[in-house]
Amino acid sequence: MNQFGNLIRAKREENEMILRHLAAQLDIDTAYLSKMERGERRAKREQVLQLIKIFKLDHDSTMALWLADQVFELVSDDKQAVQALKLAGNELKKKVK
Amino acid sequence: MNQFGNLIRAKREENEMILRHLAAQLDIDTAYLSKMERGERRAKREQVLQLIKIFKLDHDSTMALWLADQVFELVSDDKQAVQALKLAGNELKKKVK
DNA sequence: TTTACATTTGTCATTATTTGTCAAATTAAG
DNA sequence: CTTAATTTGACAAATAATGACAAATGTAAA
Repeated sequence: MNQFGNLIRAKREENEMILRHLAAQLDIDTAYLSKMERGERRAKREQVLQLIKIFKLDHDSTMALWLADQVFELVSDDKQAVQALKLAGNELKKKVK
Repeated sequence: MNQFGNLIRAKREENEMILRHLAAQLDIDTAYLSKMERGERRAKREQVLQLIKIFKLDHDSTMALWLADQVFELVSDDKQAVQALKLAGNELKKKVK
């Protein structure tokens, strides 16, 4: 879980940035970024886009990671989680048709 | 989309109930139930349980349907929807281990 | 068409959740 | 020890969801 936050933290450390500096770039509080990285708070779509730019991440796979975290959070407490994902996937297929 | 609402509407009509009566059983507004059936409003978990009892539905598959609607709503606007479901599914597998 | 009832729609206030800030506490490095 | 980085918890502001209500629309019988 919290794959997106983990990625951001990894990238930030890789670039030897401190929370305060990255937070400034995103125009948010240091504490908030800390929480985002640890999955205690959710990043907004706009912030995800900023982070993709800053760290030159792959747009699609990063967005997918971020979305996946939200899906996981939504279903993970439910016994029917797996089945629900399956059903939702089926609906998606119908949509494109 | 809105598989849960469709199911409830189908079951209600099958039993020849009017919105007002079913709404009364659920202790909610008629207009609200109408919206629920058409997917404009989300049913609460507790209401889902009530509906399962009232119509003698299968617990697991009905809950899954209800959850799936929420998942679908969360991801359906995104290009990365399919990939996100896949990733979330992978995370779920890790969880049980 | 008129009546009577079922359903839908739109609006609005209330409530709940999310977002973000701040100060204080904790952790880590020098 | 001292300093800077990070985390934590409490809180306010912003945003979204919930639910009630009245009005509008649909439907079917008389």
